Amino acid sequence: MSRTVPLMLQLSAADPRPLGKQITDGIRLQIASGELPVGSQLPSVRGLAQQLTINPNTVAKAYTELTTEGWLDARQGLGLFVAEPRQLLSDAERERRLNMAVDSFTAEVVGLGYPLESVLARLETTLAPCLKRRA
Amino acid sequence: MSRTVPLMLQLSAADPRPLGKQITDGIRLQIASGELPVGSQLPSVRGLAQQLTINPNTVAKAYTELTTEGWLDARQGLGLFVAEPRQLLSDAERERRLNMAVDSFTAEVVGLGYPLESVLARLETTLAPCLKRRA
DNA sequence: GGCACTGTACCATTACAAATAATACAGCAG
DNA sequence: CTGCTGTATTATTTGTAATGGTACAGTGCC
Repeated sequence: MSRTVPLMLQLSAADPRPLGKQITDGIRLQIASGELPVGSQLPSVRGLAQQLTINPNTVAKAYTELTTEGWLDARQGLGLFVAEPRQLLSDAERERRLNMAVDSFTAEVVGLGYPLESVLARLETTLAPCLKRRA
Repeated sequence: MSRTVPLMLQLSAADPRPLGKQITDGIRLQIASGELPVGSQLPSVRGLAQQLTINPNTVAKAYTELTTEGWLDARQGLGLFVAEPRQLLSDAERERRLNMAVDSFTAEVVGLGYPLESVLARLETTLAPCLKRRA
């Protein structure tokens, strides 16, 4: 069990997102898409920090958040593992997050001049492969 | 010409976005949806600052950004006016922004447990009224 | 011209979040 | 015990957002 996957993940200084968010978003996406199978072990806090040449504390915070969201199981002394699919957020919180994401996306995309169908099609292409896994 | 619209806009401390972004996003949305017609005049820098009880510099920066993006025409001594639809961004830049918005949205929504159709439907409902105006 | 309004440009200060740095502690395997 | 794991704490640095204050330039009106 618990194959240790190398975890392909690279940070970009051009990316406006802070390092911690780049990490959580990246790993969350890989888990949701199935690229990181359930039970597989992630690099250690210090290991990933060295791999990305960033501070271990930044990695630890990202891992903690993913654990809180239910994506990872952390076992002290052993490591971090991809958790079974589950949903730790309340319905209200899930609804709130969806609304915020929709509003934010709308604000970004409005004024780029793309027709509605084009935007929806693009979104579907990107989103579909990431929703294979059920919470 | 240039009816002076009162500009319904309220800031929220609960909103994680900084004040400047709340302003630019809000106005951009109202222009794109046609709620603010072309040629209408916006509140002055100091006027809107007083209305929102924030610093004039914050409003000025937001207005400057909207002017740079082509949403507003600023005429010194006169005021700020909703500009004719136009596109100041290069195709590459528009493409880049769309991709970033799609990726960001995907990262937010993945793991909330909503089915694809549900997400797309919700997005269409919010997005459609805001794309009436062609750039 | 004088005045009151407009947008614009600085600069200094405060507030806050992100990231770094350095420790320290607790659990597991050999 | 030794060396790895996650976790927690504190202090420091950095960058951005927002504020406060001042100054300058263009426009319309009296």
